[in-house]
Amino acid sequence: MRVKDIATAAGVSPDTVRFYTREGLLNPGRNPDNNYQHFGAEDLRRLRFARKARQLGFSLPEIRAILDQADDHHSPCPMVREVFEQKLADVEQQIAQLQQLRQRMQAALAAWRHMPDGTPDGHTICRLIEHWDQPETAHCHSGDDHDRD
Amino acid sequence: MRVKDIATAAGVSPDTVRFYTREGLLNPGRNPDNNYQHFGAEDLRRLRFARKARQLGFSLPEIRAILDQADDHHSPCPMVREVFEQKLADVEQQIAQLQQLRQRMQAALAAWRHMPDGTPDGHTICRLIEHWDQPETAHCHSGDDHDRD
DNA sequence: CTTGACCTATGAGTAACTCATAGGTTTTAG
DNA sequence: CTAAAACCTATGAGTTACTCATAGGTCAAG
Repeated sequence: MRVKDIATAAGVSPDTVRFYTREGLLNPGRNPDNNYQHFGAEDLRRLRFARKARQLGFSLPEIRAILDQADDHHSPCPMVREVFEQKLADVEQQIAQLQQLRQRMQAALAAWRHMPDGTPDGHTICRLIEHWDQPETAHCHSGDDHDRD
Repeated sequence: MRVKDIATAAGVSPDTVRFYTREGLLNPGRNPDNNYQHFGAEDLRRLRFARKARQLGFSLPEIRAILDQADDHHSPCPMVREVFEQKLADVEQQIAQLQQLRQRMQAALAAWRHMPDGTPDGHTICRLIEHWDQPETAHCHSGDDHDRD
């Protein structure tokens, strides 16, 4: 199999195959005549595995770690279980943050319906935004932090 | 005001102030003696504006466009309203996608409770992931696309 | 006069690709 | 047989909004 073949077989773009190869997830052989890469069934299995893991939220470094473990005949499953619970919590956090953003946006949009467009006069830039009061950030770990969101 | 002063006044890091300055959102003067930047009330207004806009989901290029409009004495408000509705739709899409991911993860986690950890045997890498059946992607715009999510 | 806190500019790092450049090779059609 | 299409190679830049690191220069206080 050449790049396009394995890409098609796994449902990804050839660029993705090349990228994963560069990243060390795939180990194709080489044809010395033309320097083309050739992928085998093992590579296809790894690529499909990587795609499934991506859909479950694993990062490429994590996937590489899993693959490396398996290559060393260690079961990656305990690691997978462990990482995964944290990951689910992260996703839920992200959802909560996006929902907060949506609420801010909806509130702003509602308020804007009653507001006229202003002309910039050197004192205001865009009243819609400037006169919008952001809700307090709901975290209270005191300190003069530079809120890195 | 120097960098740290305006940063503190707006609740951001000095690095962010420098970054915004590089990006052309802020236009500080220079002290010819030491080449230090000095920021005025106008810059603080712009910085606070930028932060509010960021909290509403505007990107830096968008914020720069708004600022530029205002600098040219054109009201940015119509543009803001227009961009904003699209943005809300985008956020809702993102939320939906993340919720799908969460559901995938929860389903996987539930299924895994009944599965033993396997040892890699050259045929499987990690059964937890490999034997997980991803749900069909729910879009039907036919074609042999390389699903770029 | 040295220490510490500030300032300068620039470049790299983040995530996971995608796209572009500038070639070289193989297949297919005429 | 040849020319074009379709594939291959490697590498570097672009995406986002910063953050961090490097290597200096400046300034107030002790």
